[in-house]
Amino acid sequence: MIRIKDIAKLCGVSVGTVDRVIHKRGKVSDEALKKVEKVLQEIDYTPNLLAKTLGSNKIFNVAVLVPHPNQDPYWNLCIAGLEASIEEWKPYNMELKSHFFELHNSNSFKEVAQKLLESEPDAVLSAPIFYNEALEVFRKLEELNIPYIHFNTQIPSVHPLAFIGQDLYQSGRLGASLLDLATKGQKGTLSIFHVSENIKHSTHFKEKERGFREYFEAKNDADRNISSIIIEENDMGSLEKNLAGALASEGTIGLFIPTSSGAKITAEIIRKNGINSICIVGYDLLEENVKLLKTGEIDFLINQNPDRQIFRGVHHLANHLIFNKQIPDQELFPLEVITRDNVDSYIKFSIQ
Amino acid sequence: MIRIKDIAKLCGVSVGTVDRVIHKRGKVSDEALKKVEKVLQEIDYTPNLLAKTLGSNKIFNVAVLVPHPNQDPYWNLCIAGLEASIEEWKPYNMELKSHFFELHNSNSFKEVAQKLLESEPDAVLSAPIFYNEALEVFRKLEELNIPYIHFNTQIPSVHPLAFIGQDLYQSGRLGASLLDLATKGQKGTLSIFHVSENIKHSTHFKEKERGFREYFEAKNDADRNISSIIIEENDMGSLEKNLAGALASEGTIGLFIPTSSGAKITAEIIRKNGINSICIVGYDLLEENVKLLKTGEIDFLINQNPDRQIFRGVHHLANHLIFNKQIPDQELFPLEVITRDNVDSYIKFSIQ
DNA sequence: TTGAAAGCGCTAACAG
DNA sequence: CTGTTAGCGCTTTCAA
Repeated sequence: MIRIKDIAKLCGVSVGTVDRVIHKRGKVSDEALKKVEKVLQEIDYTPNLLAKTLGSNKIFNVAVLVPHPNQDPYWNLCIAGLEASIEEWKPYNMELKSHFFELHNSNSFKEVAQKLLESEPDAVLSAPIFYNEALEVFRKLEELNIPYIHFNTQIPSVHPLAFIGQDLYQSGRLGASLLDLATKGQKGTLSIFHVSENIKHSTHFKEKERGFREYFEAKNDADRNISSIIIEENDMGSLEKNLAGALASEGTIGLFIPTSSGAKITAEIIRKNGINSICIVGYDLLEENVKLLKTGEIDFLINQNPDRQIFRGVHHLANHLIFNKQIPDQELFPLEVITRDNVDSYIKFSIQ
Repeated sequence: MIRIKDIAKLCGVSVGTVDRVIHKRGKVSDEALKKVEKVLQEIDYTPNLLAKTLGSNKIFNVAVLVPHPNQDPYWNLCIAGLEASIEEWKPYNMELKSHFFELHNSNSFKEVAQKLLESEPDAVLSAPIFYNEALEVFRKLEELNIPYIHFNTQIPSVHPLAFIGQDLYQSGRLGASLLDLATKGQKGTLSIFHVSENIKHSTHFKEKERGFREYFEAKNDADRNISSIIIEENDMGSLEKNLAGALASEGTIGLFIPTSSGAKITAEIIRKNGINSICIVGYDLLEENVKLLKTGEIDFLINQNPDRQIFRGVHHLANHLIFNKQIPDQELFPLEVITRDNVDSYIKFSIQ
């Protein structure tokens, strides 16, 4: 292993000078610069990362900007990833500070983001679920030269270091294929079900729907009718009435539900209204979803791994900040198919 | 962050003494020992791992004992995990040395294991696929106080630090459930198919078969007949003839094939003999399997993640050797269901 | 612009 | 048995 000291000796300069060249801190004569650069090109120097972080006593502050975990079970799953990350990077003098905003409140997002900016973090990890408000924030970060990574939701016109998440289009296709399989031989309607509150935000659900529809368009199956059920109401009472009505009138045999918390609501309505045998493909290992998967009320879940999305996001930021490593501009997670027969193996398996 | 120096000051002793207590190196008076232990209990000291590895210039040698990757595509997949591990731990002065034995040759295993012992490694990661020969080797390691971790195959009567792999029984159940789903509405025989060469070794296949059978026993489905097809021949010609015969005579509609390379062989025989529509559930993301999954000749694969098994094994050994961390005594991987619609998301996804 | 030197927290050798 | 000290490789400060 070659050290800075060795390079210095080779060049006939001091370690200080070599360090200045390596980190482009300037204050080096042309002559010295050339000598050092030449040697650096010839040899294969990899700095000792342990010594590097030990030597520079800098503490890195990473801010995490996500919806409040107490308001939604999906975002609650993230917390495990956050905690694992905190442990993981403590030894490297990297500290994580959470900034939680209210899921359905864009003002809260703006306020919390403002606080985040004031804390002057070295990097940011965020799920940018409000498009317009997010634009401002991330443009500001770009101005300030603060690197950031997005996860869960991808938005255009900004330039995160990386995006972490699923290929949503393909996720929709997968959902379609599972529903197709689970309802094989049956005739009727397969629907994608949105609660309107959800669609208003996001490409998230649109992409999944596109995948879902294209899967069946390519199949061109005479027995299957594909539709969307969009229910606008917000109160549970009318939602129940409308959904039950829609399911009955359409002759629904299968539902694809892109929101993680939607499957549970739907399964309950189906049960309460005595509607029989509708296959459900839902999302994510929420406690309630797992229960319903085991009782057979949900047939499949697609796991988006929210905890690991955070974990990997922090991982990449650390590689960037601490180790100056090149990081990929996106990491698309595997599309995990969860059934009652493999769900336990996923739950037992803690984050890496 | 509290340092050894701080503890020393609190106790009125030197850092040397504290270090001796922490590492139980002895040569400490009862009095000093008590003082230090008391303080250690009261405060929450976590050593700085960077300083620790930097300070102790020790190089850890980890030996990896696995089948030769060139002889089998499954074991070839492991290599990616090995290489990722080498990179991962280089900065921590941990070096990996591979010891490859021939997959079907227990003498080779013994010879290579002997070489491994002579290299006096600090720890060993191994897939103990020959039971009797393995016993000797790992007992020897225990005598020498060299820690080891097993992956892929679990064997009794030895005491590895940990086992990494799948819950094979549950894996078999999952395979059964997928076959059940894919052949829904059809009448006929569902079989588990072994090439005899495989069963002779291992609990591996027996456990999967047990899971497979118990799934259907619980279901008690009049339309489905469950059987095992075991073919003894080793040459491809007779294997083909016998398998084609068995499939025809049994009225087979689905096959569960626990060996990763078995699915390809079977799919080819089915294609060449013009046998129609048999569902296949196979194992692992071998290149050939992925191709057949995409053409629809294989319906499902269960991914055992051989690369990640190695990666995690090394990870745990590092935690043990370098960081003195407590490691779990087993890590059972998620049972990943792969279809043509999510296979790409798994392939693109490189090891963590 | 440069080199020397003092840390970072821990280990391990050495002298007492 | 104990304390002191010289590293590990890098960063950063300070004087020259």
